[in-house]
Order: sequence, then C-alpha cells, then structure tokens
Amino acid sequence: MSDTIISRCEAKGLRMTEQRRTIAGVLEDSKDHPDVEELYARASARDSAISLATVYRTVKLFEEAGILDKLEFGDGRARYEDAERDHHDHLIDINSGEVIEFMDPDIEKLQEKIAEKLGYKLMGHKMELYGVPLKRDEH
Amino acid sequence: MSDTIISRCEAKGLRMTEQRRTIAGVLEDSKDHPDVEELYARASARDSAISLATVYRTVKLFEEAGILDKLEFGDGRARYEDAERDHHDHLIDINSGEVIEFMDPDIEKLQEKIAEKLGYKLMGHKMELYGVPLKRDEH
DNA sequence: GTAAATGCAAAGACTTTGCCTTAAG
DNA sequence: CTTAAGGCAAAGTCTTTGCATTTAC
Repeated sequence: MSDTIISRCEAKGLRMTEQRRTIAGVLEDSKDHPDVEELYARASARDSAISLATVYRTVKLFEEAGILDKLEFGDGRARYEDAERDHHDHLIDINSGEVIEFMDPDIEKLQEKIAEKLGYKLMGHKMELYGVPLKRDEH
Repeated sequence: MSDTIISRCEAKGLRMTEQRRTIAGVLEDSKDHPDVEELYARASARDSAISLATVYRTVKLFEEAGILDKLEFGDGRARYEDAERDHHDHLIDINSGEVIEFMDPDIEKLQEKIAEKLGYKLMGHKMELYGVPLKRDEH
C-alpha cells in the first residue's frame, strides 16, 4: 500500500488531467499540512496553468476517493495530507498554530476502549476525537 | 467555581449590557454545542433587540475572558460551551455531525504522557489534540 | 466524438468591522 | 458625562458553483 498518489488515482479510475497529476505530485512531496492556498502556490510553481478552483475541486475529489485526509485545526482553513502516510495524530499549539505530529500506541488502544465504552456502532462511520485540551491557560 | 456565566462576567469586570446578560443566560441554559446562528435564535427569542453581530462579538469576548470554550468540529461553524462545565471530550460522527460527549480518565493520563514524551513545554500554552480517527471507512 | 474537467468570475457561508447611535457606570 | 457597546450593512475569508471552453479516453 505504498503506492504513489497518482497510481492510487489511476487505480480508482479517476481521469488524470495534467492539473491533477501536478497537484498529486505536490501532495506527494508535501511532508507538512498545506492548506489549499499553499497547495495552489506549490502547484502553480510547477505549472502556472492551474486555477485555485481546480485545486479546491481536486482535493475534494481526492478526499472523497479516500486518497487524502482533510484536517481542520480550527483556524478556518482546511489542510490536507496523504491518507496513506503512517498513522499519526496531531497536537496543535492554539496560540502559535504550530502542529506537532506524533504517534502513541496507547491512543490506538484508547480508541477501541472508547468505542466499546460508548457502545457506539462504528461500522460505516468515520469518527474523530476532538478537543482534548492538554493545558488550559489561566489568565 | 460553579458560578453562573453572568457572575463570572461581573467578576472579570465586563460591562454587563442587557444583550450580554441575555446571551449569558442562553449559554447557561444550553447543554449542547450551539453555533452562533443558533445562539442568536435562542437569544432573539428572549430579547428581539439583539443583533447577530453582537452575538459574534459577545462570544468572542467571553471566549477571550476564558468564560467560554470555542469548539470547532470541522463543519465550518464555531460552537461554544461553558468553560466551567465538567471536563469532557467530544466524539464527532463525521458523516452525521452527531456529537457525543464523554469522559475517560485514561485520556487525562494520556495527555500527561504525551506532553512528557514530546518534551513539549506546556506552560503558557493551550494545546489540543486533534484528529484521532476511530474508524476509517474503506470504500 | 463525448462526457467530464478547467478557468474565470460570481455567489455562498461564516465572521469581522466601520460608523453612527445608544446606554452602562 | 464619557467611553464602551450595539445595530446595521458593508467588507473580508475561505470555499463552492455556473457556464463557456478545453481535454482525456
């Protein structure tokens, strides 16, 4: 499952335009969490014949195809990353916007435990856990 | 620390207008996670002389004063809840938008563990943990 | 060749802001 | 009284969409 984004697009039968190839390439090379404006900037550098609307349409398409994960860190902009990257979670500094990636085996166990505890039927659902404040400012 | 929102506003020295009192009352009585439009609707029902702009300004003020927590569940709208409510976390069904509140003592321990593991200096920072997928659709 | 994708600009959804009026302390 | 808060409407972000044109298969 370590295909490139482009090969996964082809495998899903998506029509591969020049723009989609370029955007896929940009995503492939992005190890951070670019927002759409940033993806547009990186894609434009490779091929100036790409519009912002196409970037929006493409990331939405890729996300719906399960190729990208959409991340929302609460700053009003959507961010994207390759869905096939090794599993990790994100810690966001609310003041600076800094994003730290990390992986912790206990979180995996916790996920199962929460699902069990809540008795929630998870089949067919994609769920996320939000808002676990690590530290609260008192001022 | 089980003051009402209004008393916390007064304690912080906020000028208490009729509108702020109404909005504070609505928040006090809201056990869910209303977005601004919904708060506006509930406040308008109590006092029709409230504008949407005032609701936006008020929740921002209350949040900056530490009276409210702002929640962003990834649907593009900010939601608010009383910052003094018993600590809990949120599980969101990405498909339906349903929000489930829960509390798990292991998450508390996990928070400390993560901070320690990352060696991250938490003093003076408010951080949140995002994006812990509980189940991923394969389609 | 034909249906789908793009570009562009307009429109949408949510939130903020400028300015004049109103009201809290 | 004086300064901050509110109302209203305009403007600001981020994102989506309609339509004519272009392109992949």
